[in-house]
Amino acid sequence: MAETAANPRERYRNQVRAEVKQLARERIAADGAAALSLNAIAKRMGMSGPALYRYFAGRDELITELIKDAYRSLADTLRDAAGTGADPRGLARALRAWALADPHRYFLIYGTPVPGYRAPADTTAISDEIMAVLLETGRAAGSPDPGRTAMAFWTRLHGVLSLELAGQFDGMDLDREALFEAEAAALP
Amino acid sequence: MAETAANPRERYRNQVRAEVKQLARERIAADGAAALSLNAIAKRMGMSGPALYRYFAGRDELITELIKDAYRSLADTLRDAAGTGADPRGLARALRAWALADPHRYFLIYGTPVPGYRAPADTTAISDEIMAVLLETGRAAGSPDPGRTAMAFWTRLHGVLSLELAGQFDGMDLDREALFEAEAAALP
DNA sequence: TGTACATCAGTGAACGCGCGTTCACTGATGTAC
DNA sequence: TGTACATCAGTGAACGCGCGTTCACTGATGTAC
Repeated sequence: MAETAANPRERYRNQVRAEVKQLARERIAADGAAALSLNAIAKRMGMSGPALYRYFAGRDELITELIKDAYRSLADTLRDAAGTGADPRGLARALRAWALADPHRYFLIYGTPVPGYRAPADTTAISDEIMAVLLETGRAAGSPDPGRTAMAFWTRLHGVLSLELAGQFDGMDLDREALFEAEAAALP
Repeated sequence: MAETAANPRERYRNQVRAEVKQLARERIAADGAAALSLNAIAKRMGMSGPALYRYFAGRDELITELIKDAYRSLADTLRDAAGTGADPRGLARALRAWALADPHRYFLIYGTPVPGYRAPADTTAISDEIMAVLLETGRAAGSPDPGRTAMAFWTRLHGVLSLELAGQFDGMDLDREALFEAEAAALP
């Protein structure tokens, strides 16, 4: 969020961009990423559709921005947790809290690929960063094989979390937090 | 596939329904479930759009059919594997083969929920059936806690598989099959 | 401090698109006598 | 075996919708002298 606005115009620009993204997040939370529409967002801001083209090159650029923001936010969350000396279980809790706070943001990163949409290259760097945090945390916790710990962290916790967020546990008599904790505790 | 057609008309009806579903699967494989369109399918069959309303009440019914078929197919696959005496690792291999054969079919069941779409009640019965097979297989393999084994089977293998199918491993130097096998071998 | 000019936000009309769905109708197919 | 009738598949026109995006234009805002 490096938005040190030089001139007032740029400051305003950044404000509007932020507002558009906020409304986009809300719309995605309501109807999913596939249903995201520039026109609908404009209408909700009391503007005409074409106005948004001053702020985003098009629909795809907006989605790309949201994905990058989500990645950035997750990476920061995990790095912060690691910074306070958390072990893998602590990181796992941070991950779950982040995901529950906004399930659609989680699916924006790890969900079913959006048809016809190609993820930007920038995200690769951030996902590498996330991997590095997992590796370092595994190493610090004395794991005999930090690489395996990191991969298991990723795949197993994504497994429980994504099923929970998708509502697959919905009619089941099941303690979701306990299930997640059990998986976090069983990491190699 | 109980399609013992009484009269010729019903036989024809079933054929057309099957063809529509086949084309729908192809379109989903190409562009994802959100992009499924009755008109597009009709065009590809050389018919007008409204014609399909003789066979399906609407778009939602078609999607529902596809989801039920997918569930049915997965349940049969796992039950067949269990029937040949497979242990959880064997079941895991059957699951992966089934998912790799048609990734979008897998996401139809376990992917990000389709916006505004509610899964039909029938699927609950089939997912219970799948759970029962997992439980029984865990029990037969001498698991001390079959319930935990079944849940770990579901969540962990979904974790690796869905990330693989979504292309999250794409730029990584990684043996996917070995990773999956390691998870299957580590089941409690 | 005041004016002239460049910059930029936002509008409204327009284009072409594809969607789901309803409806009145034609023509072929199967059925009953 | 032949005819009369009911059933059903498929058509084409139509409705209303919202989408992404381009374009020429107006009016406000900031900047340079």
